[in-house]
Amino acid sequence: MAETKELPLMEKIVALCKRRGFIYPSSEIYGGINGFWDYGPLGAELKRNVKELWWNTMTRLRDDVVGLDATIIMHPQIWKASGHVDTFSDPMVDCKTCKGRFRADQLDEIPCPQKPSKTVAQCPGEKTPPRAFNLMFQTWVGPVQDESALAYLRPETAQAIFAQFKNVLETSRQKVPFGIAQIGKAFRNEVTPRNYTFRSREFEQMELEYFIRPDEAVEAICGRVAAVEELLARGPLGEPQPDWGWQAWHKYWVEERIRFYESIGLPRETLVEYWQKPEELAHYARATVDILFKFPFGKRNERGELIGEELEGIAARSDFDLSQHERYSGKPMRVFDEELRAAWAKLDPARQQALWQRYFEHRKNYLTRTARPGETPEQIERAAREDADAFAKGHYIPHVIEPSAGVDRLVLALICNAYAEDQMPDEKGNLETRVVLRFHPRIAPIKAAVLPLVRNKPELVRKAIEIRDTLRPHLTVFYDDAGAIGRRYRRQDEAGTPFCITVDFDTLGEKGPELKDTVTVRYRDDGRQERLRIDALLPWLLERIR
RNA sequence: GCGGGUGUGGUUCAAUGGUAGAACGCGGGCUUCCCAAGCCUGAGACGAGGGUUCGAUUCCCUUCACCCGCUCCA
Repeated sequence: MAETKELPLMEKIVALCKRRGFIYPSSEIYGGINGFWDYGPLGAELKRNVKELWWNTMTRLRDDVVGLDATIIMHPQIWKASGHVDTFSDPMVDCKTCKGRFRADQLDEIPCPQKPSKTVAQCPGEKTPPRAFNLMFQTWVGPVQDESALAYLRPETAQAIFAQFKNVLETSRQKVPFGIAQIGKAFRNEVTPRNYTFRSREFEQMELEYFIRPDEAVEAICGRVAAVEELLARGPLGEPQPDWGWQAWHKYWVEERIRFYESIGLPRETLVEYWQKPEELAHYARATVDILFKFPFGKRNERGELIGEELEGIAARSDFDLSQHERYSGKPMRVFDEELRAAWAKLDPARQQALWQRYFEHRKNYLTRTARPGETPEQIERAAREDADAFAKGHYIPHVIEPSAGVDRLVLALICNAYAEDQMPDEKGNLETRVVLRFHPRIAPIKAAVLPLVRNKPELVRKAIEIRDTLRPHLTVFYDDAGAIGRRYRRQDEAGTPFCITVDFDTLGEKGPELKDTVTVRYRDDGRQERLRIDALLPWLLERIR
């Protein structure tokens, strides 16, 4: 229709989410609160489905991953060890003249945006005093609000996994390589929450920490570390192998995670596998792959194509995190690897010496980078030598691969991907624009709607309610008898319900006994209809929503 | 945090210094009704606070939220 102005795609999606009960602004009756969003009835179902599929895929369907559900508030030392206290709280200075903001410790290095020949410190523009920008939410544990009670809401779920690593290892009967998975809330006081729910201040993460042997241990045990280039040249990696080093494991998890996204309905062409450049890597990372989704609001390249925004980061973090916690807590994070000890004994001395040396260099490098004030090179050297000696006896701190995904941005990606407008004929056969969410049935908030053709016919209503009650224990069904049948179909189209089950007069046997106790199943995507026996419905549906 | 823009039923919009309209949606009713039909009927809004004014949804200020651009993004 020419008279209705066409809204930008993202605005249409936001309006639909509000209209249908996927996403609302938090605290909306008080004007909302920046960076916080609530999930309505359909959004809550969608999000639960996503989390459940992740949990099943990552833990229950695997032998080598177990779950954890840790607290949001933890000992503040955890955030010192992880580096968040330092890196999350840079004092910043604003220039009132040029409106720029600069890290207070870099004023002597950064060129002034208006006069690049001078540094910010030399520029005469009026500056604010340095102000702390701590991206971690703070609170106090206990009633006394003083420094000693200060605590943080976790800015990521990962650290809880590291902090509980030893407990899980001892109680789960797992051996390296194995993983610990967790889903939970995290909080970041983002400077600028943007793009709907994409960057929120309260959000949910799905994180796996997958612990692997150091490459030196793999080499000692298997004689070599599989060359990733050769593996990849042969195609997908397939099942994990004992001779995989960190690079093969890293690539394995990238492949697994992309497969997961495809399995819940994100086509491969909407995803981008982005390998971070060396200068982009965080301090702890050896390599990081971001899996990007081409959100409608995303940035575009010079050809105008969407380049994607991050859904998940898969980082190879070496043994940095566990080492940090070992140093800060004083509790050993080493594991004992019987295979390593046995294999080590059979190595010839030259090989032993070479592996010892490499492990020693790796540890020395880490200890040097994270040295505390006052630590001497001799002390570091001694500590690294102890680590290497322990390694030769089968002890090491596991390395880790971390696939870390944001639930909320994934839900948003699924909605954006599912949103479609197409043409459906109305009762007169004229084509009309229809809005439909083409969710994969696995994640659809409502799997099936049960609809009596008319509601003023008690037999139809009774039959429909019966069907609803039969299906309800097994899948989310929605019963609706209000208004014309076509209207109810369209409602379900906007909710993304893949199947509508219509109870009509044929169901009652009015057109003959052969149709008695059959219903119409209508497909969301093309409006196609099929007749099915009522007693065949449940298995038919279950097969299609798995 | 800076600059610009926008705030009117659930959604998308309109008008107005003096009783706020529409479309769609939503509730109820009628219709043996398979793709947003029709008829009847009902509920529902000026983001919040302050100021100017006899009177403010409208003008002014503050604030909050959203959008765009910067900035930030472990």
